[in-house]
Amino acid sequence: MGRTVQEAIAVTVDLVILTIRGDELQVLLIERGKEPFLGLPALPGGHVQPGETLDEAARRELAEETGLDGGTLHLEQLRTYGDPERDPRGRVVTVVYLALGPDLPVPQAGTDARAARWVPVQRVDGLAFDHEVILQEALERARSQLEYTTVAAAFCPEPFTVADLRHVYEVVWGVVLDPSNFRRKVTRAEKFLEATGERRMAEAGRPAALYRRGPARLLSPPLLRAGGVARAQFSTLSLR
Amino acid sequence: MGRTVQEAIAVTVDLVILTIRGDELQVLLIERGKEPFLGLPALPGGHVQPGETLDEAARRELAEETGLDGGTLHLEQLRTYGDPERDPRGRVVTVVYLALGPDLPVPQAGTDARAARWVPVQRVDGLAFDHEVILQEALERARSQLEYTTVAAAFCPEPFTVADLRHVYEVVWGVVLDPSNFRRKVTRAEKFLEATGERRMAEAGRPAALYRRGPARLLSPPLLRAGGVARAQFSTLSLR
DNA sequence: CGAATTAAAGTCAATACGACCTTTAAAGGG
DNA sequence: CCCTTTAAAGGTCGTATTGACTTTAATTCG
Repeated sequence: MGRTVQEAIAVTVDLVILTIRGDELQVLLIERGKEPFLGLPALPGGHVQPGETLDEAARRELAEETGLDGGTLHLEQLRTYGDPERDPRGRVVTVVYLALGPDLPVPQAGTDARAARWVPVQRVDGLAFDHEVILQEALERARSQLEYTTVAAAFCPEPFTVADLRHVYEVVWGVVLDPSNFRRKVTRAEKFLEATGERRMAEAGRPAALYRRGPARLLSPPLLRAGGVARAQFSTLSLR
Repeated sequence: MGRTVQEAIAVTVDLVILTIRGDELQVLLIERGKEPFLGLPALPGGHVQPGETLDEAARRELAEETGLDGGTLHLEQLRTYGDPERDPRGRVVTVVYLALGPDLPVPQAGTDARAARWVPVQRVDGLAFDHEVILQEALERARSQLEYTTVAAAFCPEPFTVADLRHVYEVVWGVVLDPSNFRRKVTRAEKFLEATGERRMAEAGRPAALYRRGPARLLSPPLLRAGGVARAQFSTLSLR
């Protein structure tokens, strides 16, 4: 209430940029070029500039770190972290964005000099600040988003096949899905996929139909992982 | 990138405090006691103080505005708003929290002098700043949370009946639900409700069993409103 | 007691889902 | 050219879940 003197608080945006490379979910990390945490990996980010919205700040940082202008990427606010101890230099409140995109060109160390690189999320360790906690929450958010929304398609360069899309679910959730049942679900979901009429021939097998992202943003009915997770764990175990 | 001078940014927390009073979803609004927007209704909130986390700031503001110390309330971060134009006095980034609670005692104008009052969300109009947009997003979040989580129980003073809980869904979603099917869903959901063994006798009818909130936070399988919404709209229309 | 009222439980057909099988359309090898 | 391999696409079937509806239970009131 009322007249307490306000301390100076710095506001930053940080980005959790996820993509699928090969058979792994990977996150874009930079290496810190100064103290604190010099040399440690960290999430890309930076200060919010005067006159720009938070979304604009996130897009600008994205462009600076990856060289992409973000039109292709799905970008959404995750959560804001403001523990007074989170940055030893002083009070820094950071608004974290989650970005999902198709396998991107290896980043050119961005506009600034920090080396950026993709790291499989399984192998991430020893991040600066509270970034490890942030990454975990981002991963949980991404996994949960696949259930109720159509964002999985954001990981696929267009046009893509149903198998490509299924691969996204399998990698992000770490499960194996039944191709037939998966197809039934996603092709019946209203406005999730738009058939292009084209087909893609792989090295072997019947050519797969190609799709574009449809206008739907919510996936109904949702594609729940609960049962599937348990099943996949069981069958994996039973293989030993 | 790099050495741009940082502007001073003020960081606040604002609260969307929702409860159910009578048959309406209501939100706690204060009346602004100073410019800008003097006299207009607004969401309660205030500056983040040195040394406190954002969650602590939200709990403190909640206590100041409602006199409640938040133990009973469900409190979660909604989203952060930082449009440079959102406050005419300067750059203010606000972290918005969503609080859900049972019908609270009418607030005593809090610790500070601003008059606080409950307003049915249907009748909210002309809020200060960007609070109208914030409220809409909070409502959508609350509605969606009822599908996938057990927060609906946060609206019910314990102990409560299945009918009390159903009433929450009906008011928040604005639909009419089948009592029998609703009961089947919520009583079968693991750890959602804990029977107290007691019963409550109303003015008429068979006494209802009383429950406490169970430990589950996620509701699986979810309680989807999609079909129900459509059905209820049709039957409402057909009544005219 | 009997009507009214609300809770709670049950019925049943339609649907959705997981597991599994069959058919289709390509490539490649003999 | 046929046969095998591969993966897509489509179908089957038993079970679980859902929505609409009915029946039974427990209480108050007149």
